Amino acid sequence: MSIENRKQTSSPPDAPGASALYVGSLEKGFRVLAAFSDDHPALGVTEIALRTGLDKSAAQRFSNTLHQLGFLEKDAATRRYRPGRRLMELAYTYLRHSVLGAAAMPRLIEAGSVYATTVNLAERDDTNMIYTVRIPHVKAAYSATVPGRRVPVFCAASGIAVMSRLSDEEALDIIARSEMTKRLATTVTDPDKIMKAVHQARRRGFALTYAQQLPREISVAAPIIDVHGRPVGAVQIPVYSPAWKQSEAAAKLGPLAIETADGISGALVASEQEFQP
Amino acid sequence: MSIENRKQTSSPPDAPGASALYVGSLEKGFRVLAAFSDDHPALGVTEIALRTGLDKSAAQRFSNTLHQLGFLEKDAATRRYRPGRRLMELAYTYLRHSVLGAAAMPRLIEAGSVYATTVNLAERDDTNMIYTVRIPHVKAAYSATVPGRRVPVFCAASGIAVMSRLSDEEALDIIARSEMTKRLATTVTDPDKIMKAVHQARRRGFALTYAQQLPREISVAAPIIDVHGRPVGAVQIPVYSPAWKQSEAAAKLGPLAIETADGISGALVASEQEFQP
DNA sequence: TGTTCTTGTATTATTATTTAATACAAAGTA
DNA sequence: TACTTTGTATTAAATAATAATACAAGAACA
Repeated sequence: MSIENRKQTSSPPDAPGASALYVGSLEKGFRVLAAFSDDHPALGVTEIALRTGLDKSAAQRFSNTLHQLGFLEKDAATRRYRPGRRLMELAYTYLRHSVLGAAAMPRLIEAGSVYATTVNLAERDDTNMIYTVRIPHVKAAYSATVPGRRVPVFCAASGIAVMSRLSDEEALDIIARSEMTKRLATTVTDPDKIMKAVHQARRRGFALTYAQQLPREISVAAPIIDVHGRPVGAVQIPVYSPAWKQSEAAAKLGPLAIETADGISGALVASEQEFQP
Repeated sequence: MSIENRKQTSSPPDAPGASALYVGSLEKGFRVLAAFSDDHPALGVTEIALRTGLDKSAAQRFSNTLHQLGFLEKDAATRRYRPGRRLMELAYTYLRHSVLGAAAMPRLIEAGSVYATTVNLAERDDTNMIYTVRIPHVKAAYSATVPGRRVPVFCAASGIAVMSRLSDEEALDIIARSEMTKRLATTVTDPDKIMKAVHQARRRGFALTYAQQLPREISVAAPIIDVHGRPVGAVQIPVYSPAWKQSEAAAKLGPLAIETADGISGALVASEQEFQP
């Protein structure tokens, strides 16, 4: 009967929280937002339900709530939802008081003007790097100019740069916990090869990768070190073949990335020490 | 007795949703995030409770959940929460598929290089303008370089520019529904004066304001028009006195802003029409 | 250095809020 | 026009969120 196929009492073994201090509804709300991040500009209730694993009712309620709050927009004609402008506010919430962002911003701007290249700040978030500040200089693929993008540590120059300042154990741990999916055919997923790149970066002071995220992309990155000596992120400079050669990028952008990253590291230490002089 | 002061059954008259399709917990979660946006880099549970109007238990549960999800970081020593890097992902969710963003990006970059100025894209969200794309060029106050910042329509050049392409009724309605708080002593809050600026902008094609958000800031903005002829946002260029004079800004940046905005409007129409040719 | 605040953490009945099912309406297709 | 699909609204049932409270651990103070 209809009683039979109600919700199963056993909640998924132990998902994120599961404790009494964990509000599942909140997670579900964010799952709905995450449904849009793949490659879907607009979704209807049914599609949201499919993508999030929520049932139709839940998808309906969460979409509606998110809409009321302004985080989703609703197309009156198609009745499909799209991410709302108000999501940008949340980025502001983070960046506004970011000491790293504040330390990096002027230096990134300056660095970008040297060779008229885009310059990015990438911060590590466990096994991912998140681009938090982007200073676009040349016309690149739009999605490559958008802040908030996440890429796995193991296949990003910025990630290699960060790992080069961690112990080998820590680096291997990150790699082990990463999902080794290739974004391109040329993406390196062999742990040995990744560690080789890490070691090379450790020697040179910067990392250089080719065609890991985008075709023909040469990515140069140098690590940023915080007060405790930990690598928290990287200055990353992307350029493209054939306008640039790898050797040229290494010779010019490597030192520039290092200089910029070191400047940021210094400013970071200085601003942290303001509080306990 | 202890039963007495339980939660009052009557929910706040009618807050945002109140319907059965409204998930209150989700709103509370976002309220916690919003508590950080004022001017508070780090907050403890008690402070969060105070700022959000939630009781201590709720503040505890929502903070904890947000922490588990990675949207709040927790300082192990002080046990206070700070906004987490993962918030940036939500900005990506919005920007990734923004046709406006994609249309604007290359043109903003180009515009910034003309006079080596910062150039911003501001989008209207009801009574506020939200800076969604920022291309910083000169070293400005850090917070002025951060995307996601909201300012009221009535006291922003970008807002005046948008209102200049709305009917007077619509403009007055926005003004009427706005909280007229002065950010600076020089901020204009008199509706008549605001409408005068709107009318001037309507004639000139761009808006120019002085010292509305930041001291000595000259802000020039031109409206962006979508397929339906509605102003959805503005190209905004900020410069500072005494390096720039208002007359010079009007003469040089006005036309630049208009040209850029028109280019974006055109691209916007073109990319929207791809779908129904 | 001991004592009193204040603030964070953990626990537990109670019940209100979310849920899942279902029915209805409205677009989109054939 | 009939049929399918997708969005919206409603409701009983019960899970999951709540508010109160007790405990622990720092911070402030004497």
